[in-house]
Amino acid sequence: MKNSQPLCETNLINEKAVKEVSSKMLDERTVLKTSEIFKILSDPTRIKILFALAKHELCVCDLSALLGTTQSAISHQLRLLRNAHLVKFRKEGKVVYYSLADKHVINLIQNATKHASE
Amino acid sequence: MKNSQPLCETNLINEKAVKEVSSKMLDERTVLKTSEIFKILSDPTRIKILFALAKHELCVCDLSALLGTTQSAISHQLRLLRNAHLVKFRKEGKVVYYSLADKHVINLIQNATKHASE
DNA sequence: AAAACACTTGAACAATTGTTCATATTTTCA
DNA sequence: TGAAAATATGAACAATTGTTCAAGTGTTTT
Repeated sequence: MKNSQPLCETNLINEKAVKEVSSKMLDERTVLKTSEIFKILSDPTRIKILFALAKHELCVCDLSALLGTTQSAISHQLRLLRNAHLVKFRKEGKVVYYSLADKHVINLIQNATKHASE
Repeated sequence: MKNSQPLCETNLINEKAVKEVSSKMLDERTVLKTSEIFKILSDPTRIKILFALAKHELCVCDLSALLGTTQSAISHQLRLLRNAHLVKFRKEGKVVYYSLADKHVINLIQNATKHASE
């Protein structure tokens, strides 16, 4: 009934497997960057924005109309996407047109979408 | 200097483009499920777990030794991965062995990894 | 039966997230 | 010049997240 703080690290169940896998693991930096990419894609609004921009260049106004959200909310999300270098923009007077900066991401989304529809 | 609450929805900048894109948009449910997949993959610990299990079946103890984390933390994350049907497990006495339930996910991770190393 | 072990679980916590609201900023147009 | 329009931004907020700690399973060993 007592719990004497067993340290699992001392007696590895399958030391051979652990060592084998350990040598093949991704380095910390790659894992971190990969998780950041997924984090950006883990929001419905951002997925919709990227999916829309993959079809057509659009301004903030268009996007908020299309997604039925506030301009502010869209603008905040676009900033994240800009920081992640996933979208680019050009200004034309008052209007800011956004478009995809990275076509790779759409592949990621489409692969995940296939997965989602199973 | 006054701001009289302009409603952008009334005067769409590019109505044609919006309508065109609108007809091609993903349905809400697909977007949501897709974002959930990405959300699961958006954590470094979970990526490492999946990556490790892709190489070899491992028990919780092995995983926590491999990743240098608490058994508890690993166990919590494994529950998420189980709920998402990404890992499966088998019990052998006290030990619970986990393995990949879905090979697709590894492709997603590898594609994102390529993207990360640019 | 009791202790040890492998693992799970629940509560608690700080940290992060996405939206909203109000307020800039920038450009155009009257 | 001044108002309006398109967008950006900062603060505030509730909601969610991942870890830790403590306590709980269930199984084996002595």
